[in-house]
Amino acid sequence: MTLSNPNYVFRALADPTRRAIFEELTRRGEQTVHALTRYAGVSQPAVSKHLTVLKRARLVRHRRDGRETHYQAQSDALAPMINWLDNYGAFWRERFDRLEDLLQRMDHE
Amino acid sequence: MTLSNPNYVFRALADPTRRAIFEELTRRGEQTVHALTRYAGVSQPAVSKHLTVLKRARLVRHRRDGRETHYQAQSDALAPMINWLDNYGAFWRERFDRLEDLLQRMDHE
DNA sequence: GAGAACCATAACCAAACGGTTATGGTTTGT
DNA sequence: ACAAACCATAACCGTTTGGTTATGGTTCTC
Repeated sequence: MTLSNPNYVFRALADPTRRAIFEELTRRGEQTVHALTRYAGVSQPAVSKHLTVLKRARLVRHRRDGRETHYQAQSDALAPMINWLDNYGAFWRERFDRLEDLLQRMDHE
Repeated sequence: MTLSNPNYVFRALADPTRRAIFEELTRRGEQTVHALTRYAGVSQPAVSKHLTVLKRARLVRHRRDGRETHYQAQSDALAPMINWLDNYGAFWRERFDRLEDLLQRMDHE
């Protein structure tokens, strides 16, 4: 897996419409530009441009099929952001604490 | 802990200079605007404006001391971003895989 | 008390951004 | 073969962004 420039990832996800598109692709899986346009509440060209930005960050992949273009989320492209977050202790500690809690509660059931 | 608007957090960290400032504050701890300016490679007003954006996202706090203003990173303000990332499986899977690897290697030593 | 240091804000500017409408190229359906 | 559907790109536009220099308010230092 080739990591994309972290800057592209951070910038791509800074816009709420783009995050919404990415979330939608993750939730409902692969979708055409048409379907995403209905969802996103902006014009089709706007969606196409957002998809270009997401593509640059490798957060989506596309597959042409006739006149349709199907896009799908590529969530492992979040790696640069996750790696960056790894520098911030609270992150891991919080997660492990929660995990520990969970395991304890499971023991006592 | 009051969570700040996720949008502010994402936008604040979308800029590389701002990320650098935040990283520097995390690494080296509390610092004055002056020190950050020497580090950041842009003018002092530019740094002040970046700090304002980081403040809006609650990623930094400041403390006045005479003519100096000391800023410090508030890394638990990353929570909104981390929560958002929690929706993306690859994240956890990757981490647990790595953890599993580590534990296995520890067993065999 | 004068001058220097530190910082925030104002005023300004070019470039990037997020949106629009217009257009044209493929592909599909009839 | 024509019309419609799907999508990307172009052209355009107002706003935001990230930087600058200029300025002024506090607070130190001498």
